Amino acid sequence: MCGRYASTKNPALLAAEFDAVDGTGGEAPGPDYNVAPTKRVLAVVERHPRDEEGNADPGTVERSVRVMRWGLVPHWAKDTSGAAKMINARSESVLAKPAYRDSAAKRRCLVPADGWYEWQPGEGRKQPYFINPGDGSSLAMAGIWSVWWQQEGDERRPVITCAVLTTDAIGEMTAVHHRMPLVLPRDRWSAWLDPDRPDPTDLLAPDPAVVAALELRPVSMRVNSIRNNDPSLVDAVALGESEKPEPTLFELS
DNA sequence: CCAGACGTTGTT
DNA sequence: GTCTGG
DNA sequence: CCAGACGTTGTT
DNA sequence: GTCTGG
Repeated sequence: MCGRYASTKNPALLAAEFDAVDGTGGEAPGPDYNVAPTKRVLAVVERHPRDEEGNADPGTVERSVRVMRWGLVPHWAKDTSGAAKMINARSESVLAKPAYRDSAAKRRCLVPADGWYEWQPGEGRKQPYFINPGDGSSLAMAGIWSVWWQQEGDERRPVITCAVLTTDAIGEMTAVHHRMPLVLPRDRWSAWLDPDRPDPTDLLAPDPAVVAALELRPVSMRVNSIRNNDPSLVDAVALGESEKPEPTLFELS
């Protein structure tokens, strides 16, 4: 699954990597080695540009990097208090769940990450791992987003929120956990972001090639506390024999 | 009809 | 907003 | 995801 | 044990 990740690239770098424009307006959060639920994050969306009256132009699309808050708040929510419970959406059910289906059909995004953290349950304390692409590229987690209107006196301010899709862990990832974020290979980015494709069913399966290209390493327990936030959080640490990943631990029988 | 939910993970 | 449960 | 709080009265 | 906050 995905409840914590690292995102340290600035919007300009991400815009280049995702063939998008920087739509953050200088409001982007800085480098973050310990992104946690409800924090501000960067995401990539593709939308039909709107004119001054708010009408979308169906003939063109623009891909941009945006600032969102992690934890989806549906437009009908009374307040934002449920956001922390909605940081993930199961890919198996996202199209059917009332809280997610509109977003899954019409408002998909990519959530770029340097890598994500996973806590391996076991004897004693859980061991955190960092999982990232071996080549330094960003991974693109499949996401959905929503707009919630915050009333401030007479003003209504949009709050953009998002959730990351999860799927069954496959390959090497099963050694650490039985769920993982849905990471999309580059050749599925456009289809995932396509605002005119209401049914993304074909894109919801985990991709073995993407997973095979991931690196996985145990990291310091310091990542547990979000007060810690520095580059060393993603550094490998040595493990005792008894704490090594157990490949069969989560194999389904 | 109205009221209440609307989510995921992990653990037992 | 929309569906489910009573 | 993990960490940290979890409470009231009265007095300053 | 369970909820909230980040």
